Parts: sequence; C-alpha cells; structure tokens
Amino acid sequence: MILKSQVEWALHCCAILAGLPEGRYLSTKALAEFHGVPKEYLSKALQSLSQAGLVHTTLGPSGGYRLAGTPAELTFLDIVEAVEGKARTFVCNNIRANNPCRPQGYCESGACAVARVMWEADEAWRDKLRSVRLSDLIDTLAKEIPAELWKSSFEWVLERAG
Amino acid sequence: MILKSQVEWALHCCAILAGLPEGRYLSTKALAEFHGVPKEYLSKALQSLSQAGLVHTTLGPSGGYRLAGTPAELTFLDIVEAVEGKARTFVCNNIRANNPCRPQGYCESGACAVARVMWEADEAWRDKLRSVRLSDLIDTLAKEIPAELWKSSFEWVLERAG
DNA sequence: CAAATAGGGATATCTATTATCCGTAATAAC
DNA sequence: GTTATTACGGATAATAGATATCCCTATTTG
Ligand code: SF4
Ligand code: SF4
Repeated sequence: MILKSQVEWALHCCAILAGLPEGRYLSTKALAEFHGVPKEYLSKALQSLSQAGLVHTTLGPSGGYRLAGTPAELTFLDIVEAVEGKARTFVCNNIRANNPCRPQGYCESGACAVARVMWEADEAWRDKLRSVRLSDLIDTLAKEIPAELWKSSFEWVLERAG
Repeated sequence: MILKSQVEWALHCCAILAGLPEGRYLSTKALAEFHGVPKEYLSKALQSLSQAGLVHTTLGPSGGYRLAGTPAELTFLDIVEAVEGKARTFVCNNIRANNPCRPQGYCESGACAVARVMWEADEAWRDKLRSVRLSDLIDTLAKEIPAELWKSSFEWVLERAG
C-alpha cells in the first residue's frame, strides 16, 4: 500500500507555488522541468489540484497555476486528498456475511469493530496531515535549504513565471 | 491506496483463533470456509502471520493455526504489518535531486520536510493501530454480536478444531 | 502406510498506477 | 487577426501490484 508518486509531486509543486508573487502563474512545463518529472503526467496531478479548487489557472502564454489561497489556508491533507482521493484506505468486504452460522436475514447493524478500528487509524493519519499547513512546510524548508540554493531556485521560477 | 483484502482476512482469523481453547489448532480450510474466502489465497495471509511469529502451526491432520501468545499481547499493528509489510506508505523519490539549480555534488542531509511530515502521519496511523489489542477487539465483538450467533460460531469452530 | 496439513514456488488473471499522445478551447503576445 | 502557448480532458498503452489458482514437498496424525 503505497501512495502515488503524484502526491509527492503535488506537495512539491504547491511549495513552489507558495513562493510565487501575487498574480503570477507558473506553467506545468516549468514545474515538470524543475522537478524532473514527465510534463504530461504531472499535468494530471495539477488538474486534480485544480478540480479540488486548491489552485487557480489561466490559459494562454504566461498561463499556468497559482495557489487559490494563502499557504496558511492549505493543509497537507487538502493536497493529499486532491491527488489520492478521499476514500478510506481500509475497505470492508463484509466477509462476516459469509459466516455459515449467520441466521437467515440477519442484518448487520453497520460496520463491525474491525472496520471501525481501521477507520479510526485512517482518521489519525488524516488528522496529522490536516494539522500541518503549507506555510509550516515553507517555514521548515526555508530554515533547512541552503540560502544560496533557495535564492537561485526562486530566481529560476521567477524567470519562467507568467 | 487501499490495503489488501488479506488484512481484513487476517484480522478476522486472529479474532477467531483468539477464541480457540488452549492447545487446539484450526486449519486454513476451516478458516477459509468460515469466512467464505479462497483457501489457497487465505493460506498466503496465514503464512505471513506465521512468518511474523504471531501464530504457531502444526502439520498433519488436526493441524492448523493457533495464536502464539495471548490476545492481549497481539496488537492490530502486528497483524496489519505482518500481512501488509512494514514499509512506509509514502516513498520519497527524491525529486529535489532533479532541481536544475542544485549545486554539483550537493549532498542532501537526510529526508526533506515533505517526507518527514508524511512519515509522521504514517506513524500516527501505526500508533493508533498499535494502541488496539486483539483482546480489545474480542471485548467489543462479544458485546455487539448477538449471543446466539456468537455461540453457534464458537461451536462451529470447535467442531473443526484439531 | 494413508490422509490431511502447512509451506512454498510457479503461474495466471485482474486492477491500479504510471505514462504518453492528441484534440479542443481559451488566452496572451505580436 | 494571427500565432504561439497554455490548461484540460479523453483515449490508450505500458508497467507494477494485488488477487487467485495450481502443484509439489515435508511433516504429522491415525
Ligand atoms: S467484520 Fe467488520 S471488517 Fe469484517 S466484513 Fe464485517 S464489517 Fe467488514
Ligand atoms: S523534497 Fe522531500 S519528499 Fe521530495 S524528493 Fe526530496 S526528500 Fe523526497
């Protein structure tokens, strides 16, 4: 059970977009080149972000993406769920229904204890992701990334931002 | 990103095995029939439990599986990890290494902030699973399952336990 | 010895992920 | 207006992983 690589891509892209000046847009092409991933496939991840309303887009030359809100309004969970979906990671196949001792017409009263525990764990995962904002990530990155690299990356992006 | 159905199967099988009297064993065949799942494939899940040391096995007629310890010593995490593996759900493809601005020979100092957050969320999921013991599940099931069904299932199992 | 079992290897099938390609509509620059 | 560039969506192919089956072996019970 492994998250799609698009999740990592989307998170990194949002981190880049967070540094974009007001009103500017960055294209799929630039984001793909910066991260060294296939443009067409990254495009699907960005479209997921767009459909979830996390980013705004414009068409045409100098078009591309920018965050829909401030980095403080965007959580890891928003981004992860936009790409990975909101479905729970444990699906109940209701195998108890095959129990040979089960009385005819016995109707389960909702999900059993097994499923509930698994879903609680799922929620714990989501709670953690919900508690970290994109702005928190930027703060950490700014501290950890060498100032020179941070600056040159920023300039690289600005050169290509429409 | 969805957990294997074997996870559900393994959890249910452990719940059944927890009710087994000391020294008795229950076969793959019986467990598969009880849950209505393919015997050969369920066998793989049970082998995973065996390899993880969670259950003991014996061969021959009247052979099968029993818990290696008490239900209180076994957590959800033990069972889930035995079947699903201990690998983290977020894998870092190190796409920052493709950054065109990255200085030659620049060596990353461990995983970046993105990966660390995702791994913390993964840990939160595992912490939750670690906090629930098999004995807790049995307690809940005993409360929720109709006494009659509980009893007949128990008898069904005992008839087939070696 | 005969029957039943766990275990493991090989293999097939199905599904989801990963990736590419192409056509369309919209937009900006010229 | 024309052209270049872009996001978007549909179709499709390639790959990997999950699901499932089959068969052989060693071991144990009776
Ligand atoms: S026992 Fe729980 S997890 Fe298993 S099939 Fe029933 S509801 Fe689903
Ligand atoms: S930035 Fe983090 S998640 Fe992304 S490639 Fe680097 S270490 Fe991995």
